Amino acid sequence: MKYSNLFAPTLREVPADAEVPSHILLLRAGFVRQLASGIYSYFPLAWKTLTKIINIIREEMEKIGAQEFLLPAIHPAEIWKESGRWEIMGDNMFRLKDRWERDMCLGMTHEEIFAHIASKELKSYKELPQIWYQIQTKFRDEPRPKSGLLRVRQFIMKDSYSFDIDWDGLSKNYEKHYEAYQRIFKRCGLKFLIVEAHSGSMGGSFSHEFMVESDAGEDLVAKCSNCKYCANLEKATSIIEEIVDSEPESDEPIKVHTPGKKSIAEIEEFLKVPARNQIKTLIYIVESEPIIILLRGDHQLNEAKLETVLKTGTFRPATEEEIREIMGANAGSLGPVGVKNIRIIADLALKGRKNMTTGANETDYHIQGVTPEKHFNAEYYDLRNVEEGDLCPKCKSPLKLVKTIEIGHIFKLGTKYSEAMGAYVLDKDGKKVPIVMGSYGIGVERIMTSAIELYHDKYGIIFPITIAPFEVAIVPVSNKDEKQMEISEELYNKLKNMGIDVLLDDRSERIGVKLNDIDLIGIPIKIVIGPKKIKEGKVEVVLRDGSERFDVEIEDAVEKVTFKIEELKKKIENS
RNA sequence: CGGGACAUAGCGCAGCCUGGUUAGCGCGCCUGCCUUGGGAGCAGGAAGUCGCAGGUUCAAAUCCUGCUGUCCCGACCA
Repeated sequence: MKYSNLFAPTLREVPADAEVPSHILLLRAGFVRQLASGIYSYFPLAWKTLTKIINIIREEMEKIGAQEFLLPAIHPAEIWKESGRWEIMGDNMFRLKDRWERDMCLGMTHEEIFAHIASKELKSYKELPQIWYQIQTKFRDEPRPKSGLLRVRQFIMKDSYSFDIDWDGLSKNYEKHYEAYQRIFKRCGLKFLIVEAHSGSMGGSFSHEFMVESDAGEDLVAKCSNCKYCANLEKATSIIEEIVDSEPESDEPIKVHTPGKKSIAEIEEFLKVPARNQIKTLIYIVESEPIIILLRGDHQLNEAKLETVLKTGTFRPATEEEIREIMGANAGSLGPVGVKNIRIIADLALKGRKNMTTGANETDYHIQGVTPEKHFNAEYYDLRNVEEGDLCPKCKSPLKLVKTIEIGHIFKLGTKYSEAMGAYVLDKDGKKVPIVMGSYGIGVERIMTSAIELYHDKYGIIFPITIAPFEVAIVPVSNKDEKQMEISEELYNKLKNMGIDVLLDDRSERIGVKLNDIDLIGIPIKIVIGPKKIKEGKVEVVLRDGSERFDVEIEDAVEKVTFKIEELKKKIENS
């Protein structure tokens, strides 16, 4: 490709709407433009990079025996009603009607459709296992698109689905994806974490996320400073320092007047009771029934864990009025003691504690000397958020919390969708059994975006060579100089004939403009063709990451550059 | 959905508070000259229904109301 023939509208200034580095650079480097909130047009450079990523994904999927499909992006409502997700997906689903007023939607994911196909086409265990995948556009009406391409409403996803006769088979296919995903992200040049994850509205029992550590990320991951333990905050557990409580002054709780003191912090100050010696009482409404949730005063409720415990995602904090009606006291004076006919669940950190302080269920009163399991009964579960500095559940070293971007997620679904969609096969004994499914997703744009977040400097993007829009840029100092252009063209043709993705910057721009654009775009290798070096019979080779800059004899240039490309690729393979 | 901010030429911004003739600046763009080792210089030029709709006023980019769009924080989110 010659630059004179390339549409890459680079910007000198930082667009006002962009904040995170990848968003700024994607706009500045002429990769993308926004059409509407969370909806982007991909210009040629972006599409070149995305295509390279897609090719890597495709190669690795083929290696595990996956077969590529392309399914519709527009779906009839019925199929989503069968699985129950027509309701569950709520406002996140783009919905429309056809000319006959039939409900339709844009595909957010394809468990339903693939399970539907399986239900129609798969008859026997002999046809299993299968891995089916596609690389296709997904639509999700996010409540808050943000950070450029990091959270969008339309994006490309590689989604695959495995179909097995039993859970053993599923485990094998899960493992295959686990390995393939590692190879994919590695080949794309990313540094990533694999974390235990919460499976949310996908259902299923078991999942891992592939995460890139980045300040632009939205997920928090608890990461052990010593061992390999790594889990999404939604799922992470930890060991906390044991607390030795003093004995209460009396057998029964003592009521104290706490006028106007509502928060944990206010009580801490007023009664001189540390937050860790208080019980935080939350009232939630679960499918219209109230529930009491108890946590240590300084702990935070983790709603993902709550969802797992409640086995439903339909819950919300009670309103102030509801609280008064249910508890007979204002929020801020609530407690579990004396409560009847309401389910009480408590975080494990409260188990075995004594002499604690909590609300008296009488506005402006608290009670002290409360001992769980003596003064109230509760079901105990892990309900709290892990905090920085908590101890690793595996090795007891301190945990760190890091922000991450989710680039891939793999799920063991089990039979949820096959049962809902009627995907059964006959087993060896001629018995009808539901197919055991897994589902596996990769956010294609997020690979590109994460790479930019990971690798950039004040000049622009520093792409890993495997996903850079071009591998090499040839930059003559002046396109008016015949000698320079002759050498440039020859190098260009030779490299191109070798199958190397090379860009010749033949524009009538000054050298500074050209180099700045090439750096902004993130091309890993530059060959600068200038009069000074030509006199010595040489050209200059510069690596974008700043690691190397050297001169080569003109006749050796092709060999040296191809060697360098291989070296850069190997470095990524072996990282 | 709650909170905050912004909307003036392709991009970045000033002007608005305190209303007043042809709405400015930098970059970019076009023409010519010149120049080419890290975003040159000179000369000339084009380009804006001031987000939209109402209202106040002799007069609105400027004041008021409503709407729309975009961004940020939070909630939410496979």
